[in-house]
Formats: sequence, C-alpha cells, structure tokens
Amino acid sequence: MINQELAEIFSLLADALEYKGDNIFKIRAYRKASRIIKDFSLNLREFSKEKPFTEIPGIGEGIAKKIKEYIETGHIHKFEEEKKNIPCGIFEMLKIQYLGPKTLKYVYEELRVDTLEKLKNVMNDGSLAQLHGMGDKKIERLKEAIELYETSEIGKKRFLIGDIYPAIEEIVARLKKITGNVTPCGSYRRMKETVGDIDLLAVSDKGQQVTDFFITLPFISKVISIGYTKATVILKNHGIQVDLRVVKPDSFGACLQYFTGSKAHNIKLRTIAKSKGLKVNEYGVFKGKKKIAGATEKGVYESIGLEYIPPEMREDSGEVELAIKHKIPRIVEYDNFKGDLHVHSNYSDGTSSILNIAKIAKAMGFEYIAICDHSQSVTYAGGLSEDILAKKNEEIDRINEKIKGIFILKGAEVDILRNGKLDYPDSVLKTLDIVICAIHQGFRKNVTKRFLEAMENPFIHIIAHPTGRLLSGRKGYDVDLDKVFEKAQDRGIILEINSYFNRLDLNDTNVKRAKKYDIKFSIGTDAHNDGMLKYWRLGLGIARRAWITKEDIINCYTLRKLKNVLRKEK
DNA sequence: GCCGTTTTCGGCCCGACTGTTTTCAGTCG
Repeated sequence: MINQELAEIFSLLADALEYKGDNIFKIRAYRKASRIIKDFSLNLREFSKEKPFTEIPGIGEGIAKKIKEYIETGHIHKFEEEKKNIPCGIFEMLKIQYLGPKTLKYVYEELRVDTLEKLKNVMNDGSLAQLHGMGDKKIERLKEAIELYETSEIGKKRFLIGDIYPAIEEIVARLKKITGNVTPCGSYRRMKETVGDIDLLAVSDKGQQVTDFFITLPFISKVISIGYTKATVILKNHGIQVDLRVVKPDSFGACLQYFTGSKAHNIKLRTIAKSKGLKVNEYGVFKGKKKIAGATEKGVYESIGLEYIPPEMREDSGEVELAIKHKIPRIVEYDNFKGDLHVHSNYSDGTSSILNIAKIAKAMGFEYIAICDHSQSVTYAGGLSEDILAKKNEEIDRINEKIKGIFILKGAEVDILRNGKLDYPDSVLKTLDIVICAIHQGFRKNVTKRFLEAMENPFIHIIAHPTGRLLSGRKGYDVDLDKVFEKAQDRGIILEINSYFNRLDLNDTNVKRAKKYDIKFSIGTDAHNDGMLKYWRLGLGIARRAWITKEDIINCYTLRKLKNVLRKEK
C-alpha cells in the first residue's frame, strides 16, 4: 500500500514539475522512481529496516530522503509546495490525450483555464481558437479526446490480457493475408497481466499498403493517425488502441526489440550503446552510418555486448546488468511445460467431460493433466460428495486404461473451511494423486491462520490462488504471505500460479517474493471449459517474469518425476 | 534527480505523426 502511495506521489510530482517547466531529466528521474516503486516486490517500510533505499537502482539520495520523510510523517514537503503552484484541474486534464503540459500552461496563462469545464467553455465560445497555433483541426482533435476521456475508459484503464487475446489473434490473422510476418509486441509480449494498448509489428517492403489495409479492418471505430511506417486506431468493442508498425526484413529484430519495450529497458540499452559509440533505433544498431545489426533481436543485443534477454524479463529490474556479465538466468521456456494441474470437469462446475479434456490436452501436447473439481461444501459450484468423488476416480482409472499418450491425475480443489479444517477427511484425500487446497469462503476470516493450519495436513500438495485477488476488482484475502511462504518451505507445500486471466495469482511480484524461500510452484489454468486450457501460457509468462527455472515448476517434470514429488509430499 | 569501463560534473534514447508552420513544437510511444 505504501509503495502505491509513493508511486502516485512521485508521478504527480513529475507532472507538477513538467507543468512548471522544470528540468526534463529531473522529471524523468521522478517518473522512473515512480515506476520502480510501483513494481517493487517488497514493502518499502519493511525494506527500510534492512537496507537504505539508495540500494535500489534508480533511487538516489534525493528520492530516498523523500521516501523516508513520507514513511515518518505521511507527506512529502516538496510535493505539497509544488502542488500549490499548479491550478487544481491541471492534474486531471493531463490525463487527456494530446493535452500536454505546454498546451495546458499556455491556455492557463492566456485564458485562465484551470478546469476541464473551463476548457470546454473556451472551446465552445471560440476564444481558444484565437490563440496562436490553435487551428480547427487541433481543436477538433481535442474535442474528440475530451469526449473519449469522459465517455470511455481510454487512458484510465488497462485491459486484462485474457480479455484482449482474441482481438489480437483476429487482427493478426487478417493482417497475415497481406503480409506474412505479423508479431504482437509491447506489454503483451512481455506477458504483463494487463495491457494498455496493443502493439503489432508487420514486416513488409510496402509499408503504406499495409497501413492502408489495416485502417480499413471492419472492427475499427476510429483512425488516430496513419503514415507509411505506422498507424494507430481504436477498436470498436474494447475501445482499446492498436498501434501497427511496418518495417523491412533487415530491421525486423531492431523493431521487435524497440516495440517490445519496456520503455525503461530500451532507454538503458540505448544509453549503453551510446557509451560504446553506437546508436540504436528501431531500424538497427549503427556504428556511424554503418548498420551492424537489426535483422534479429539476438543480433541487436549481441552487437552492443549484451547477452540476449527474454522479453518477459525486460523491465529494467536488473536484467541489463546481468546481460552485461552474460549471467542471464536460464528461465523456464514455454516448451518445458508438460501438463495443466488444475482443471474442472462437468463433475462440478466445468462444462467438459473428463474424456474430452484429456483428448484436447493430448492434442495440445500435454503428457498429463489433473482434474481437480470442487469439494463437497462448495455447493454453489457443484462440489462433489465423497461418493461422487469416488465414482469420478473410478472413471479416471477407466479412461487411463484406454487412452494412450496422456495420463489423468485424480485430484480435487479442496476447500479450507471457515474453521481451518479441510472439506474432505484424510481417508478421502489419500485416494487422490493431487490435492489442491483453496479458500472460497470467509475471505476476511483468519485467512493466514487457516492456511497455516491446512498446511499441517500430510495429504495436501498445493495451495491454490494464494491471495484470492481478482483483477476485475476483488482485493483478495487479508493474508500474510510471508508466513504462508515460510510454512510452505517447512512443509514442502507447492504454491500455485493460477493462470486464469482474471486471477493470475500468485502474480509476478509475489512469485519473486516467494522464490527467496525454498519453494516449488505449480501452474494451473483453473479451466472450466476447453477454451480456457490455452491460458496456461499466461501462468508460464508469470514464471518467466519472475525469473524462475524449469526446476522450480512441477509442471515441467516428467510424469514419473511429478508422481515422485507428489508421493514424497505425503 | 541519477549516475560512472573516459566522468563526483556533465551528461541524460530516439523517431513518427500532426498541425500549423514555411522549419518546427508538441505529443506520443
């Protein structure tokens, strides 16, 4: 919580200084600090007891002092002072597209516009149009931006990666009809849990042809800009912005690198290149006028003396420093994944039969899959009585005898009840290959204590979605994760990375936190229908963003090794 | 305000598109 507050303050402070016209590099330093703090995996209040803030790259003496001041007093003097000089409505108006600090300051000085209401007034009465540099088109564009700001979520909202996944697939498929190579980049490629916009890269010698085709796609509501190398549009159904960039094949790697980001990662890369007398842009790496790399991403990194860095690591959180030393960890790869360990069938609230799930999983190349339906007290989700569970286990045995090439594990997602007890007795639990424990009731009631108690049970293997948060808006349990991690280490309990796109729980920062302990992870889609099985990639993306290896993830084990691990836990 | 494989001072990534300009400023990514 304190991290979010500080991130917000430094971001607003940057806005205030930018409006004032302060040194742009100082502003950039505050913005950078804001982002670093927002993504920082440890609570800053706790961190300060161990180490000085200046140990965090990007935080120097000045900002460290301000963090300390905020922790001790609840405010930052400099921010309070700077705020006084800024008309109150400016912070809000800065969120509107095409309204930057320069424009706002000019309009305030000329027309005393300090709120969105007043801005709309001067647009309507014609006085804005009297100002120098305010032509018809500019005002028209502003009007649209204000309308978008007021009526839609643009600029305010990020989209769940799973929600926009189908839109990306659709656009890519259509673009591929006129140019072979089309790749999604941006935060989507870095597998962030939410994305602000969609970035696509197409390879073609005829840029204008591709952008012209792109803006005529049927599901586009508005064209923001179009040139011969890039075009920007808004989609009808989500209101999300899509940027398309077109480059020639010999620049593909450089553009892929540039367009994947993150911004902070790219800036660091370019700074390093510059110090070596090189220049990096989206067309390649240049020594003077000579292009020395650009066709492949790997070539771009190597040409400036760095080891290749996987997209999911590119957040400027220490990966560049490791790449300089050629010590990038061997993080888990997508093709290491051997099977989904959390799937619901139509025995409880899923829609697919066990046989069907097994067939699809086999077609996806899985070696095994675990069917984990809800336990008896979760009546609203069709939880299984002990009798039905026994029947289900028999059915799985029968299918396993018949079907070749995939193994079905007998599992359950067993509720941890309000009193901390498990929803099945041990005599039932020991009939299962895999036991996942979860909280679906009493979110606010002694959650940590109940987790710890449940973890004493000798038959449980995994804790499902350990924080209980939903990205669509539920905050999650009131749980002390460090206590849970410590217990998991002591008891050899595995933690789930739930890959359902509204959960993504544990998330990247929490997995990073957990890996400081000796803990293994499992990936489960929590799929309730066939279509959801594909979201295992999101879970693996989280693992990659947390820099963990295939040895850390039990889904990467062979069936034999997996069975050994699950047996050993008992 | 941050930072150091020339540096504790003097740098700080780079380019596309738009609109209103006759060469550039503002904004965005």
